[in-house]
Amino acid sequence: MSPRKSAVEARHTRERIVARGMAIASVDGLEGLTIGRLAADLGMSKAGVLGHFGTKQALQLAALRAASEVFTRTVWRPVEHVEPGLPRLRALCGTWADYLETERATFPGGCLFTTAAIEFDARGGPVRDAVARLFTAWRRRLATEVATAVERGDLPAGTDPDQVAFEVFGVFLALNQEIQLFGSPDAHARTRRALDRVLAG
Amino acid sequence: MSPRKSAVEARHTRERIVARGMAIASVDGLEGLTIGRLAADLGMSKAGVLGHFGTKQALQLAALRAASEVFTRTVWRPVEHVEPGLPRLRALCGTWADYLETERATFPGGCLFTTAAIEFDARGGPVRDAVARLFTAWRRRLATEVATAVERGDLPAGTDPDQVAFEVFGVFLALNQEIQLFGSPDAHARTRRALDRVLAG
DNA sequence: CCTACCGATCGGTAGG
DNA sequence: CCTACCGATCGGTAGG
Repeated sequence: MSPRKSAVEARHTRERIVARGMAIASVDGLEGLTIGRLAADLGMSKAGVLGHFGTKQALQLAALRAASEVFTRTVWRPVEHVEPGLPRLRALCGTWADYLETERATFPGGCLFTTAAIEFDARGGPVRDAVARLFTAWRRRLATEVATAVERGDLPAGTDPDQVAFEVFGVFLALNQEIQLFGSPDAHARTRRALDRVLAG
Repeated sequence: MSPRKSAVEARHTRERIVARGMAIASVDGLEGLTIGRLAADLGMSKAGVLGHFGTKQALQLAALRAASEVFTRTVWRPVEHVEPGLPRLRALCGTWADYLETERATFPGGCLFTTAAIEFDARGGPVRDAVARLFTAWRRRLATEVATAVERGDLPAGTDPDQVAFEVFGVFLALNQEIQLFGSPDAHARTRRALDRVLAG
């Protein structure tokens, strides 16, 4: 029987739980992320797992938050200092595509946001709200980048930033499906060509 | 207590179960489609529901098959006799967009295929295979239509049909998300503009 | 972080 | 198509 742990040990345990939780949720959804499964995978008791969060919903929200930190670190941070506008937009499309391919250790079932969005889009509640907020924020980020590109003259005057953001999103939803459902090897080539068309000057 | 029913009555009951099942699965996923929930909604016993299918998996497959019949009836049948190539492609994009908006009584949680694809894309088994088959068949349908459009000179020579099919799919994935997650009123306008760009001659 | 437990629900079966 | 039941698992709690 494990005694109570120090604060740093407890924090480390919490991180292990959340990391495993992201992987499970990526495959089986945030509802399929059960406390018993998590406990078994980690060799802990259910109460030991739940004690870190209190409720399943809090665990789901913790997994979402952690996933958004992975996304920010992997997709946004590397391009943060690239020149705003079209250069940064193209750069983040690159890191975004890599993220879908590379983060498979973290998200073996594909992007957790996409999974969570579909899973909760017809429901209410804090989880749905958190997912919607994350998507909205990223869409806004894209639209802002497009707007800058237009101001700089890298995209035609009169381009609708929200329209381009919508279309870019569609390409990445298709890429995610191509990878996850079809395992298609030319998914990235298709994505690049589609983006070239959407972001054509 | 209900006695055994005649064959036609039994068939009617089965159809009621499947119809309700599609609606539930559209919101809560094919795993969230539980036998107890279905029985409660229909005022039946669990054994009465399950007797029509044998296993939950068979019920899931029945819901998918019924959904594909709805899709065919709503999206494909109305355009079946339109001139092949770009005219039919544009026409089916129209019925497809309408389907996402109109079939909300049948699929209150949005297109069942999109939900099922995300839910099962990281697993194996017959349900995943059925979903993948449906998507593949529809993608092939789109690509064939594009190829015909190229032959007829409605799209530029050298156009890659699979590339266009990929991009069209992306637009509709984005439309589904726009409707379900954001409830955006200009989703259809965005879709039309995106398709105009993808299908530009 | 553990053991021990709670009521509810899961998919499914036996038997009529 | 029903009642009655099965073992397994769910989220969560009490108490240490």
